Amino acid sequence: MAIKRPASAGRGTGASAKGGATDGLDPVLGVVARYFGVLAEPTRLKILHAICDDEQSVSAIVAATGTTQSNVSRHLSLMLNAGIVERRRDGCAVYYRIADPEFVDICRRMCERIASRLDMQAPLRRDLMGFAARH
Amino acid sequence: MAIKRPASAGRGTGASAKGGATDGLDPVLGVVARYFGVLAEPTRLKILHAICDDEQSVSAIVAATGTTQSNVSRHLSLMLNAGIVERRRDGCAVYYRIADPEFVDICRRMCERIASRLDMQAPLRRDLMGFAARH
DNA sequence: GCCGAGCATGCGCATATGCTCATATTCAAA
DNA sequence: TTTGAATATGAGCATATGCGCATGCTCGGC
Repeated sequence: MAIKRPASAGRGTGASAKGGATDGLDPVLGVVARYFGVLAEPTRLKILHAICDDEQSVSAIVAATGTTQSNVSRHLSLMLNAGIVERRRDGCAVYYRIADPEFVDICRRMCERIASRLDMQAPLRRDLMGFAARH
Repeated sequence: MAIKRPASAGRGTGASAKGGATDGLDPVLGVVARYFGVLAEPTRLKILHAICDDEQSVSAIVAATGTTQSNVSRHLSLMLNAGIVERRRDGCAVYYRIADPEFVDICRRMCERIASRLDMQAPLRRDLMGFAARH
């Protein structure tokens, strides 16, 4: 993914789509797509899930997600760059927290929407609704 | 991406995360991630943008997006499978439309959120807000 | 039945992305 | 300062994914 820090994002003058209304749409969609891309990884969602109530240290997140510390740090850096999480240092531990609840809310809505499209008795549906309700 | 048609999604018994509360979270996050993945492509967002007002034929979408017909068809198939768009055949033309406005709304909210994080004078911000307002 | 327009799909390539291993860096305690 | 714990990062690998090309399929008109 790799999202440039918010502030600008290089509005290239190229690629304005042969046919469509040539507003500055392409760069916009590119940025939006990259943000969706950040949410398009199970591990990252798991990390967000782990820190969406309170901030957590990296090691706590590692324990919660069951993946490598290396991996967790990488995903956290990426989300930090995207401005989705924030960082706080305490001693030699580093705590991460959600930077913007809206992103969690978008996840919640996505869950609800997917759940509503599943068969009522599908087991996944229950899990999705439970997940959505918790956030 | 490739999302299984809604109805079930194979709730594997494996991989329950070493540490965390072992609810059926992993399959849930996997599914949610895949849906976000569908929205994580500029071309697909462009297609959604093209059909979010009225249904459009494939060739119209090709013209609007400025990409290959092959490419458009592929993305449309993917989104059809994900249940994000719907298909209607009229003669030898095929029309696609948004299946669930909620997905467009999620895009809109993402746009707004990203725009709000950009500097007020960043040109991208204007485009994002404009894009969000139109949906 | 034949043909052309419109759409879908198999194949191969180039790139992007996530994961793991090993190592560097940062901080606190001794 | 030295040491060890906690976190971050570089390198390499395996896979996933988007794109273009060529081809197959479907439908209406002739």
